[in-house]
Amino acid sequence: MGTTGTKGVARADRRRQLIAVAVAEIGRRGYATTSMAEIAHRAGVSKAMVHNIFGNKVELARACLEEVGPPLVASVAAAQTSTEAGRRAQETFTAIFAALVEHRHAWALVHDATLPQGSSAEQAATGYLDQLHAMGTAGTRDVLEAAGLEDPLDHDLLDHIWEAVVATSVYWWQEHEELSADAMAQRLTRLLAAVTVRG
Amino acid sequence: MGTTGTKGVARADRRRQLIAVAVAEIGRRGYATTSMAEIAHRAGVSKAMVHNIFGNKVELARACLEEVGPPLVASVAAAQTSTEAGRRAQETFTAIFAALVEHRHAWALVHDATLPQGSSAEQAATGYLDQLHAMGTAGTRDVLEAAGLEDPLDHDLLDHIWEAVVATSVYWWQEHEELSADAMAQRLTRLLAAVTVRG
DNA sequence: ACGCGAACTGACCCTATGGTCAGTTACCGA
DNA sequence: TCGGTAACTGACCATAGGGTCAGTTCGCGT
Repeated sequence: MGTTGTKGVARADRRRQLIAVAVAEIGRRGYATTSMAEIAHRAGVSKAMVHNIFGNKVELARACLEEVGPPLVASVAAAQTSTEAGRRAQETFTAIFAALVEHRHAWALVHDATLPQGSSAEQAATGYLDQLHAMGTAGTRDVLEAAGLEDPLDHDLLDHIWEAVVATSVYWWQEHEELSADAMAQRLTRLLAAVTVRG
Repeated sequence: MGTTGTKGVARADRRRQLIAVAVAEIGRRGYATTSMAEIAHRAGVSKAMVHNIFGNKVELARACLEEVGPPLVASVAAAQTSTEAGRRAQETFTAIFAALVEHRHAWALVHDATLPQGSSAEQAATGYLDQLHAMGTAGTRDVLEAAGLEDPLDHDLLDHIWEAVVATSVYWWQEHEELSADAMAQRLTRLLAAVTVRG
């Protein structure tokens, strides 16, 4: 008995474990700079095993995205109930941070710019991104209409900015793990109010 | 006479040309996914020539940063004169976009997350980033004090958000090259006002 | 005119990494 | 207990990309 041969772990279990490892690693360091060998090593498995299960690197990334994307989108969607823009912003924050308690790297994954262009992984990421984008758009529309702005470019830019604010908050949160999701949502709301105070 | 031999371009000129090409390419696609061969090809020169001038890839990136960082920092610093927060934001926008007319990729370069950790290029980027950060910090402090917020974490988060807003605007601008720097600054100011309108 | 130094390249090496495959081991049902 | 199947690996291949070097060509000062 050497190091070869089965270890008695069911394929489905191994798959889940590898996805968990890959989500953390790709989320933290990005797709391009994360190697198959490293993921395999962290899971205590050979590189060949990873290829056996996922086929190739892109499919691994896609599996990670499909693991992490739906709950994220679902949580944010569930928060889009309040009609008043300010309140909705706050509820969206709360939902996003709550959704990311399980997978703090989900946001980074969906936003990973190093995913190979045109790959199925990038398409999956873009898909989730589009859904999040559409929800953000619904929120910013109210703000612009209230201010009497109708230029579609204004709309587009504000959407991007909104997403950047959320993204930045999520990344910042990753570096302050001691803060709870709720505390983060409150902090964001407080800051938004502070900026809004002076006219 | 084959393809070898000098082409009569002075070393300093070739260096400038290569930096120009590299700034554009690395700024657009990122350090990690841009190859030496591609930069060389775009400049109509062999890969060996690039190595001859810059030594290695990291030093190339550093040269790009030193080309592009100082004018960016200087322009933004020059705008930090107005004391009123609202006005300063606008002037900072104007200054940043004006500074990037020449090097639209400067911001992306300084923010490139794929620069090798610990490399001289990353240190240079961090240096410029710190300077920009410090200036942004001076601006956000007023806003927080006015709102009676003293938590240093609030301060830190707002700094990050401010930077993200600027970065996003710059990236967005790169995809709308038809807009002038002045138009961009005006648009940002308009949006900021729109968000600020409702209390 | 001529030679020397600067500019420049093709061909090469090395490493990292994605990917493949024949073969090994353990689990499990009959 | 024993054979079949699923899990698993070591050793291998291919390619891309950073980096090196001997050697070629041109411009320029004398």
